[in-house]
Amino acid sequence: MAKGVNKVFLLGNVGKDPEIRATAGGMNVASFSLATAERAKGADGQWTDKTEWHNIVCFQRTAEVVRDYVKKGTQVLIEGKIQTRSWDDKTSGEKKYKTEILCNELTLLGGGAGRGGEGGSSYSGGSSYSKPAATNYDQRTPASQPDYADQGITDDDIPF
Amino acid sequence: MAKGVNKVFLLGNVGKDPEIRATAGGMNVASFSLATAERAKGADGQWTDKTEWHNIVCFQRTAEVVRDYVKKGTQVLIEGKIQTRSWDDKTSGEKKYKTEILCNELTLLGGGAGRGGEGGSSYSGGSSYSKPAATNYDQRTPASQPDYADQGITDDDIPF
Amino acid sequence: MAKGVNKVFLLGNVGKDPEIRATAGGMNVASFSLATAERAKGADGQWTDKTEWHNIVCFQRTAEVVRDYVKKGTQVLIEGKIQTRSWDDKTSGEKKYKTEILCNELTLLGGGAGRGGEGGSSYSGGSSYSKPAATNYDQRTPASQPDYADQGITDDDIPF
Amino acid sequence: MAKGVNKVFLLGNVGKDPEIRATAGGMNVASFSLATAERAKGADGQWTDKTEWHNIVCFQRTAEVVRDYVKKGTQVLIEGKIQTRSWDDKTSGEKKYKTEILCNELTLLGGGAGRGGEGGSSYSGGSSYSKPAATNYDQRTPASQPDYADQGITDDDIPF
DNA sequence: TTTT
DNA sequence: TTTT
Repeated sequence: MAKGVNKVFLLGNVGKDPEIRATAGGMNVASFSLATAERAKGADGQWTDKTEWHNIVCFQRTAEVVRDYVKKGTQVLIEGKIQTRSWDDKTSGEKKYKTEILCNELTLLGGGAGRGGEGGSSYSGGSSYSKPAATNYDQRTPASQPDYADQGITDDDIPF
Repeated sequence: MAKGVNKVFLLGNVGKDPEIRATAGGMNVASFSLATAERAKGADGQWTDKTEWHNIVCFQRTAEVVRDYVKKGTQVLIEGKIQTRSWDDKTSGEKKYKTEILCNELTLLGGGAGRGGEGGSSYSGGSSYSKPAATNYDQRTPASQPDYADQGITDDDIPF
Repeated sequence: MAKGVNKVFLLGNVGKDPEIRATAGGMNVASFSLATAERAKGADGQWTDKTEWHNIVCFQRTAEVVRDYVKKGTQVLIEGKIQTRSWDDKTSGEKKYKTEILCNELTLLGGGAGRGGEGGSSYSGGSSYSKPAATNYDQRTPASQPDYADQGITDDDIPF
Repeated sequence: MAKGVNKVFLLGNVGKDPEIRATAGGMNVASFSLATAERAKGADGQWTDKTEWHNIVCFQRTAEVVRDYVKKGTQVLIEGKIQTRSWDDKTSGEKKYKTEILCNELTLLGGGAGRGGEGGSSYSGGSSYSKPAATNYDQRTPASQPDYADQGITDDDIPF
């Protein structure tokens, strides 16, 4: 049977503190937006930074790592796959689409405002930060994960 | 200045014959949908194929390769980056989003219904196909590419 | 402690029929060389094909897929990681190195001389080849895999 | 003619201060070793860190970035390709191999002992480091780069 | 909408 | 909404 490849690597900074939820089945889910910046030469020949925003979704153990270590500003490296969900908007009746990156592996990189349990969104530095390790959390996407409907999850339960 | 990584690898089959257009500035643009299939175990424990569809956009020389060699069914390997465009829908006034893969490199893989200039969507095989080469087209995304407005392109000109 | 990323993607053709062995612990191991070709412009300005050869090692279920479906000429897509082993050459006493790609995922692509049970190393084509599927075998590298010595494997048992 | 894919992503820390050289043709070349660590479960069931070392080679502008910003301990993300060179050892007459990663893109990540012009190999921290940016240097491998012999480079000139 |  |  034909199989393909659907693989994404993103390195960027988290835009807001992540949202943590649990599915009806008790699986942890974390979601956050990630900014990847690139230098791009505009039509006027000037170099500017262009930021692309991505919707990241993490599951299970990776979701717990996100809950415990990832904050607004944290720099992370994401490996995952692309998934686009579609639904009919209840108000307008229009078809809507949302593209998300389902994260398989998350590597924490030192830096940014976030990182660790300082209890706030700003990082004050210090010697405890002198050797910022990269820590890599590997989590295969759960096989049944895209099939939220089958798990009896209501709209409000859908974690992203 | 902060820079990030935004990289995608997709291997799959083209869903329909590509659309080829040119920008007001004369740059060739090709767009097509790509299906990446994966085996996924459903909530019922059964293995099924789950297909994800991606909107691919190619520029310049890669767009010409697409025009000449890619058809419905062609199997390709894509390297690119994710970009989400947003706009306000003129009818409903709602914010809409479209996520696309801007292709940097395209590798043709032998197989599928498409491939080559037979003038149709079905491939009849033959000796000329006995050693289906992978051919790799490398095309850096043009720096000014996301900035369609600056090029005086009207809505109808926007090729994707 | 710090963790990193060590990830490789290779698309190419298999150079010779793979070697299949088993470790003392009964784990299947397959090894083969893979050629990745690229068009390179030489110092004389001429375009030539430059071929790079890689040593691929597959384990467990992926090794069985290699045994059953991969031959000289088969086109495959490999995802894996780089590992360099070193040893002291018994004859010369010199330090030697061998770099290998430990394969996590192998995707069979239609094409090349190999593919499937024709019982020989040359592929004769025909209608049986009209729809070459890509099939993707996912195999996480076994955690204990690099530690051959611990498994009581002698030199001659080492499968690569 | 067939073309392939040969792509590597490495995230790790630089083992020693890089070596900087220039080819006979005046091209800057930087080389350094990079450690990628991974948590691996040993045969005894214990989790230990396993470090893999890679030989990285950078060219032109990327080599200059390495010269100016990369030191022992710097954490970097590398995108490149694998190349194995072979030669006959003059003393022993044996065939020798060296596998290197030719770097196309280098992203500096905040952290580690290195980073920036503090004039030493140890990092003393401080407020100037409070927001370690990731900076990404893109450098296509020069087309003529593998062909050292054609450039009249002697053995001692070979920069890696 | 692809592919097997 | 991030980061520099």
